[in-house]
Amino acid sequence: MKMLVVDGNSIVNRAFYGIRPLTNKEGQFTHAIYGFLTMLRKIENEEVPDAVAIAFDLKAPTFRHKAYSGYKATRKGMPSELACQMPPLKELLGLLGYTLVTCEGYEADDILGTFAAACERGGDTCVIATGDRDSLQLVTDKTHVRLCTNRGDILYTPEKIMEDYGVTPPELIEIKAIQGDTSDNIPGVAGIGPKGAGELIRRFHSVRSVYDHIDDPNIKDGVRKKLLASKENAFLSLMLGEIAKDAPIDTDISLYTVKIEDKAACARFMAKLELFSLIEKYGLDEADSVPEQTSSAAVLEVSEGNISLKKIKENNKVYLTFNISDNELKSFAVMMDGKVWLSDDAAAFDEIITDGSLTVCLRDSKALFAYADSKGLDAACKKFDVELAAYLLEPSSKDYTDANLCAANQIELPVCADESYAPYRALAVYDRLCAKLQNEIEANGQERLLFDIEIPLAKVLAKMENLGFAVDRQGIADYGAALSERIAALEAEIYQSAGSRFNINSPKQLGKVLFEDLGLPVKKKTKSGYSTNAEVLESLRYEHPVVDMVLQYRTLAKLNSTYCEGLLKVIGDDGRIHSSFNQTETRTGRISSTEPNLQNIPVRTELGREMRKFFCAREDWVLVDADYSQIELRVLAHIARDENMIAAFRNGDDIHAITASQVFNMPLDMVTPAMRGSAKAVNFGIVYGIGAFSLGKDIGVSTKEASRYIKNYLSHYSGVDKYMQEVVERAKLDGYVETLFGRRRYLPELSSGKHMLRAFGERVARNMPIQGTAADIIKIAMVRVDERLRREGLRARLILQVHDELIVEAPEDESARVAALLQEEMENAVNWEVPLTAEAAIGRTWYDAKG
DNA sequence: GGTTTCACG
DNA sequence: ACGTACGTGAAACCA
Repeated sequence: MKMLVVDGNSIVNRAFYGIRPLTNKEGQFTHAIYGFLTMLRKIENEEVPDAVAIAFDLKAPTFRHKAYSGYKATRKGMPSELACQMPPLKELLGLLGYTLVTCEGYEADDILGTFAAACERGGDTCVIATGDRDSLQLVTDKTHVRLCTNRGDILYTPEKIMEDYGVTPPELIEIKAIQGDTSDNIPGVAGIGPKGAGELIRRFHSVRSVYDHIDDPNIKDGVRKKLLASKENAFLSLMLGEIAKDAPIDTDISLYTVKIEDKAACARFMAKLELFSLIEKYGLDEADSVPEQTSSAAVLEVSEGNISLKKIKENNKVYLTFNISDNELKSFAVMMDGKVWLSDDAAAFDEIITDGSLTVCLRDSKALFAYADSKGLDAACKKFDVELAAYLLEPSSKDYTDANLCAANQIELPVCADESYAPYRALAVYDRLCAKLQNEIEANGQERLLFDIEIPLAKVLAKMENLGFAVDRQGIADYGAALSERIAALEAEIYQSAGSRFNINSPKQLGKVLFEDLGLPVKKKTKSGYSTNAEVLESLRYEHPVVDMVLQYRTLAKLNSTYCEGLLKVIGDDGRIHSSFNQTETRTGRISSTEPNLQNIPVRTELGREMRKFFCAREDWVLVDADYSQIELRVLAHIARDENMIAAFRNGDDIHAITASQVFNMPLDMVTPAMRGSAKAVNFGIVYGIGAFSLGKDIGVSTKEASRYIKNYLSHYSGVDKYMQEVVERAKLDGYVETLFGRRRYLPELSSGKHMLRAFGERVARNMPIQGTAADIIKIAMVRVDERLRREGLRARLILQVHDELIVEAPEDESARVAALLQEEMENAVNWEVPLTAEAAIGRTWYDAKG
């Protein structure tokens, strides 16, 4: 039999410090719980034990079996963010069928030791999972220690211990007795560290023997003196360092088999913690995750057939679920009087959604708008979209499905007898879900964001998706063929130059060739080996001719695979590309584009920019492209109320040049293009939350020099300086940051004990209100542009947004008017002291229409 | 499925 | 002492 014994406290610590903070809606931290279970599952999958025991320390004060009152006196209590996760973690482990073991007067270590000894006696094998090296002394042929580290797990056998330490496992106790351990309050021998202690034990094998041979000439005088001075402590430490094997616990392996008794209870508990991915990983049914049915357990009632439009209209409000695919209605359901009515009557559906006096509560407004658009209908009903509402309430979530939303909001789903009705279970409680979400939206002051920005935007996005972007299929194919030829030639040259054939697309193989076979200097490493990114290769260009070829190969291969091959795969039958615009994906409020991503079509290099010649308007139409100039800096000037920056924008100054004159402390006409470039980088850095190291690297100056620039910058733009400090302080108090329009982002990272994470949270706190407000603004502009095109009877339509850029496809004769309209709506989306400026251009292709 | 790289704002 | 700017998505490799 094989037993797994887990050092609970040690693993939960690893999880807590190794994973970025997570909370559920109630603010309960959950990352340590999540991390613990993830690690535990991984260990179990690899070890496949027959039984599992999880050992925990009892709460302090702990009186150890050894009579030494100072023991562990220095160990700090766990932070409250971790302590609050312990009770739910233990409860969940119990639900999952694990047996937790604690023992009065003994620590978790001693429990591990006791199990190991018991397994040894019973002829069983034992694996100890821990993050501490203390347990390594327990290793034998039958007891292995799985040391869990940030870089992966290491399995310790006696051989591995010998390899790493050069001693047997019991000798580790002897080493520790000499070197001491401050975190465990083991004094050791003052002045001798791990190196000295290791040497002594490798030679003499025990503390006893070291003192027996204290006059041995191999012991240096200085060391001998230290040994003699701390002799008493050395023997005391020996006793303290040894793990007990006699804790009074039940070690019968058969008591520790693992079986989940109540799957539903587990799922519910995980749902409460909002650890939905665990529900899936443990194979628990998502349907189990709704709160326990009360005695008055609601049963889903479903009626198929005709629904009463009259009754719906009397109610003025309807809760709706639909199944639309490829803009065709498959079925829909409405909820009335706690009962679900199923139908496939498209005429009735159309009547509901086009009724401007009805309020419809639904999920996925965009799909509804797309359906209406494709049918030439106006989906005029008022809408409350649970997905968009939930996104505004918590933009960091990954999943806004009905089941998840109900679970997270503690709303019980009715049971349903027929599986085919499962998609409608949530609809039966939509009244409660919508009311709850609407209340929260109101409490957050996010009504305008939801009803005037996101929901109207869904309509614009739906139309953009339906319409798509025309492309020149043959042009892309020809360009791809030309690239393929050059790629093949380069490939041959690379093999020639490197002297071997390998897969250039494999960073692993490329790294081996460059840094081992060719012996080029290693500049940077990644988790799994040598870094071969463009920055590294750029610095090696003059070291070997193959480097430059690899850089070129990468550029061409990327263009060919991602853009030529990738785009050809997604051209519709109408010769147009219909990207999906996701409205609930980003944590800042931007939209994202997928299948394909049309927001990262190359532009920065001439070769890549060629791609844009294949994005075109239909015959006799043109593209009108307008983009904001420095919208994020203008947003910063406004929200920081920085007078100098506001004045610069009001004057129409070149903001990067002005910044350069400030940062470098010289008159404007002395600013060189290089200085302007550096100042531009500083402006970017400020928006991103700034670090002197990265800024320095970006513009090629020392960290010290870069921090001087930042200091100069902030002393000139004192409003920005003040804002940057205040926004972080506010975020720490509130737990979130928000845009000018009330879009929020919660930042649990700010209460992390890890410096790196906290620093990340602080940068996000500085950046999100800027990036997010800019996103709000262009969304407003999109809604207004769409509305005006329609109102003015123009045929032109929006087809793409790229964060600060809008593209409209327009008939030739509308183009001038559309350009003016676009610019006007973009510039007037807000009316601030800081002017917003947008520039529009017209062309047959995207390449021609952009600047 | 995770990692690396690179395309965009 | 450590790693280093914000926000995305896709393709390729590899375990």
